[in-house]
Amino acid sequence: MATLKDISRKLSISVTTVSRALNGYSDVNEETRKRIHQAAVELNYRPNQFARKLVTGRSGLAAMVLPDDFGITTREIWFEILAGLSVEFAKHDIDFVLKVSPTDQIVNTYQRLIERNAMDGFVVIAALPKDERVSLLARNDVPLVLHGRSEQIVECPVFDINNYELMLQSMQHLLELGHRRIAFIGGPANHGFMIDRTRAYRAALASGGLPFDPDYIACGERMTEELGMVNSIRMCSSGGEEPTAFVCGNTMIAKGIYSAMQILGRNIPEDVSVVAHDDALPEYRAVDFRPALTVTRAPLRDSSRPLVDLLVRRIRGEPVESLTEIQEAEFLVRASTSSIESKA
Amino acid sequence: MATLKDISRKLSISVTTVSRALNGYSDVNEETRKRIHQAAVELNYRPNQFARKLVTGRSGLAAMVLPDDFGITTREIWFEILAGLSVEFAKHDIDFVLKVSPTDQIVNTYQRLIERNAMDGFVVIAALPKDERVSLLARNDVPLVLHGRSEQIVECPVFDINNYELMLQSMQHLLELGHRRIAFIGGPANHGFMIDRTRAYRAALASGGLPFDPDYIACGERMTEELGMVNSIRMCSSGGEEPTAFVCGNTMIAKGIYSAMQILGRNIPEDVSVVAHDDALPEYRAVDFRPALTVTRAPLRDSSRPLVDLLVRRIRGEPVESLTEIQEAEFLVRASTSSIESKA
DNA sequence: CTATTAATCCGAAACGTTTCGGATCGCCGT
DNA sequence: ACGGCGATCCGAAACGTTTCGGATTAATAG
Repeated sequence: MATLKDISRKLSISVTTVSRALNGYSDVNEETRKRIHQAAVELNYRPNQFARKLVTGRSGLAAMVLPDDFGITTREIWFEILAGLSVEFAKHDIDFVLKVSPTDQIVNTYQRLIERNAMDGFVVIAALPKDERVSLLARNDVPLVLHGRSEQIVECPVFDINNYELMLQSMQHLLELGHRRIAFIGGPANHGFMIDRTRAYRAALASGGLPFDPDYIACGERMTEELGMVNSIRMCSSGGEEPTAFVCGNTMIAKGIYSAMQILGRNIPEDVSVVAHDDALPEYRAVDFRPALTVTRAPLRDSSRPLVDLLVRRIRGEPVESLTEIQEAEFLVRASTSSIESKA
Repeated sequence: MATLKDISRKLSISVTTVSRALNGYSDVNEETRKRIHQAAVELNYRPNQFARKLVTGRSGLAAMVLPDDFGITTREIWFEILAGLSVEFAKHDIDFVLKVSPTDQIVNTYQRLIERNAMDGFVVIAALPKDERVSLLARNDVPLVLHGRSEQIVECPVFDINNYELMLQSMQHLLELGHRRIAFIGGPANHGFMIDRTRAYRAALASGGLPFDPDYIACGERMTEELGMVNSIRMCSSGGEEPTAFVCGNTMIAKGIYSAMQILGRNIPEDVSVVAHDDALPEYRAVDFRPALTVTRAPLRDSSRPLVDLLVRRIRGEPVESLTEIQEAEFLVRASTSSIESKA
């Protein structure tokens, strides 16, 4: 491995100047800079990350730690997130390290990583309103970026989709179609996105002059087909009035509802309408549903770039106030929703 | 952050001795070692990885790079592998970095990582018989561990399951049950494990005095339900003699065959027997198949430990000859196979 | 009593960067 | 002729380890 000293020797220029040339400082003559750059490529010079880290305190490493039981979501989705982050970090010359930890050890894992002081930053997904990980990192002044807003008054960059707005859109769509009994099958009740969506759900009901019926809302730790299936079946066979429309936390839940409706002999959209939020996992492509699924759409893949950008800017020292990004979802009307009149 | 110097100062002992005490060298008095250890925990000392790396040349980082189109397998399985590796590496105090790269850039990505010299080692999954990644790493003398044997004469640790043997077991089981027309729906033809299994498949046929029929073997880049479905349907409706048994590369393929047989009105195991290899992804639990699936079983999760151990030992400088581990699969007979007489 | 040896300890150099605080030199205005 | 300034360059220290080559002491052997 060629070092700065090698270049310095070859050109009879001090190590200092070589370093400053390569790092783009202004106090080096344009022509010597050129010579240095050339020598660098000739010698195939690569800066030693560890020497650099030793003096700058930066490691070129960012990490994410996730629970070995996958927490709220599935392997596919975690992988999608990981893959996205890895490629985005690579663009900034940052290596992405993955830590998987027993769920009850998560905080310890963070603690150790912080103490080792080997990570430039962390990305934290699915923040709880009060999140121990977040406060731990913040307390130790370690850069982090949050996916999902947190209630904590903690100074850190945040990326989120506009969960309130997308729920409002779905509801407005259904209300305009004349639906009056709209159920919501969502995700884990304590998570920020679910709280936002629930707020919007209730606000929309209120704005339509409709009552809030706790039997029409279902939460669940895991947003799976099963969750959609069992809850929609329950709602449709409780003896009371059945919902005429479902809003789903994701497309897997919608898939479960599709199966349930088939079992119960209901037709979509004639008997019940279905809307879902779609984070665009290829395996559950909403367009391939029969009938094609009406969705609010915000691909997960699209979140890695802003997440990484925000974290990098935080690491670089930009003021946190400027580091918030809220993404709006697309609204795509397809064949799974229809007006209430077409019923019967 | 406390440093060696801090401990040294506090105890009025030289930095050298502190370092040697903490690293378990023998030339330090047992009692001073104790004092040093105690001071270390009191000051909450953590060695600076980068200073260490600078002098030892070790980084405490290991990497895996994988293609952004997932190559031969699925998100779930990649995640399973990643998670396993992450926790195993953590036991050795190694951070696991994940690189995702466009498929056609994989070799470049390796090249860059090698040049940067920032990784202690790599794990390479699903090695091809002639694998460019492997030769590149080997050529640059970078430690790697292989999952899946390679034909290359390359000095590196290898972990694999005994693909030849497990296929032999499945085949013998079916032959003993009287099956004579046995199809094999496997994976990507150019991969080592598939080559081994195909060899065993043919050897078993030969030992049973049966001919090899190329129409009875199906390969596919991706080992999915779809692969099982379309190929089993094709084999069963080609007009010629239908297979009475299927051997599947994994349980997803088996799932596809189950669906296909249902469509075609065949019963398992009365009309056709099904055996699969099971790498034990929770989503496709072979015991939950109806009828429960007969399998050779070798959980993927169990491969991360040997992989990591082998790599670590290689990094430590153990001779490569001792670093090969072949794991045998369990054979579990369940309800998806029955003797040929029970047919009709 | 001296030479050897074993048990402990330590000083200093080295790893490859970055960066602080100048040094040098030619040129300008006065 | 002189102080000052801008453009370039550089020496040396620092980051926190590890490790080589001894130094010191006390016990043991001769």
